[in-house]
Amino acid sequence: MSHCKLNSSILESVPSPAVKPRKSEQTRTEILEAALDFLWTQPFRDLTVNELMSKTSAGRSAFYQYFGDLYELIEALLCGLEASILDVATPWLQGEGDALALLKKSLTGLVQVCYDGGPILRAVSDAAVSDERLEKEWNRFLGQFDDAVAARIEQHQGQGLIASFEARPVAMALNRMDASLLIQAFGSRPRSQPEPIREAIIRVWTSTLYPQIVCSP
Amino acid sequence: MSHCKLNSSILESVPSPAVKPRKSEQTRTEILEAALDFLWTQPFRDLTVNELMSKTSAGRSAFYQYFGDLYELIEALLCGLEASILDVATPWLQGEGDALALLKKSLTGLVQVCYDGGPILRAVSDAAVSDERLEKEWNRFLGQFDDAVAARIEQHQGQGLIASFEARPVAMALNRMDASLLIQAFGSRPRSQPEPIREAIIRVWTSTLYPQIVCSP
DNA sequence: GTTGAACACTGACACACCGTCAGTTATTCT
DNA sequence: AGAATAACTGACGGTGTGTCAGTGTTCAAC
Repeated sequence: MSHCKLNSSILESVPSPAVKPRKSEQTRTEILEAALDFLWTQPFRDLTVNELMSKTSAGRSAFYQYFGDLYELIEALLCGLEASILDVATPWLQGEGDALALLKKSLTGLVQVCYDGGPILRAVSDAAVSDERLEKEWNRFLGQFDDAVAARIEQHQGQGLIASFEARPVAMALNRMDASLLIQAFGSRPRSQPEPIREAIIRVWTSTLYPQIVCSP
Repeated sequence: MSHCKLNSSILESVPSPAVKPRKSEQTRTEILEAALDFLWTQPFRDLTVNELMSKTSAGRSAFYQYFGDLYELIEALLCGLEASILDVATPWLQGEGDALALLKKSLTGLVQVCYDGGPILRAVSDAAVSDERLEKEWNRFLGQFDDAVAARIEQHQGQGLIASFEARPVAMALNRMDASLLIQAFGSRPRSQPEPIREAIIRVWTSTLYPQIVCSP
């Protein structure tokens, strides 16, 4: 990974042009915004360098000043989302206190972030299958959640909060479910309603990890 | 969908050439086998018509006599897997008797089939993101399980076997988890061990649908 | 056996997109 | 202002695609 300078509110730029936005940064941003614009309404498979740059003030060749190829651009978008997602996940992954409540909080946040950035998330996962580099990056992205969730499960198992089982495969199963379902539901418009998706995800996670609470209503 | 004539044992052909294997069927099969060969060891993104046909006795152009493009070929492979997967899923989806036992049986079968055909399954899901037609077909394939699982859940809810909740989103969540995890685990070699994956999937399904049994060991 | 029609196949072509590079134009700094 | 650097462009070669007119092959009917 490299920059990760993409503003958190994906579409809206930083309000202050501050001091001096060097020309190059300016054009780079213009390209990124054109890409977001495009991907919000059309699938990654229809994105070409020509198409993309025709929506900016520069010509096609200029693209290669800023990105090696389309996949590098997509990687930059992933960078922007990564921060937000890591952020909403912290309550359960790091926090102290009522585990079930923290889990619900994290999952609710996750659904919200993925709802807001669905098409972008989808573009990343779509693009990843066509490019080895980006595929590795995407797997790293997913893998870090596998690590974190597995660690948390093992910790709670040690405290007797979670039943004893092999944590890692279950962590992977739950994470893949999240990614796959969220991209499916919110990745292209019209997006699904977020509430049923949120409820389903919360149900599966809590049933699997903290069943006693769900068992005795 | 159209043919679905692909033999169940993916790599091995039907033993009997029977009566008269018309030339065209013969070449078609040759292409399909070359494709399976290729996809068993290399990702779909590296498959080109040239590459593929160089492993057969015919030239590149001949490919287009049998398939409109690579995605149509992949669709034919999906056809071959669909039958097997529908088949192993029937115990829980259709059967009568001990729901939990049937579910475990179906999931165990599913893991086995996906282990055996992992790279092919992965090729289909990879290819689907680059082609609108195939994407629709893949979604139909997944969607039929959403329908079937949701229906089964609702039926069991009616019988009081499963707690009351919105069945469809949960069915989708569980199905996406299966697809995503199985493709991730078995889609490229070296494949993961199937046992931990099987156990994780069974744990999540049973905890979510029949928690009382898992709850009180 | 010859013939003709359907079949299986091929080589060459036009197209779309990619990534590069030498050369041109704009911007920045002193 | 003028040099140095940054930003950009047009044209090119390369790879892969899908099509099509045409060649060879098979097979059935006469």
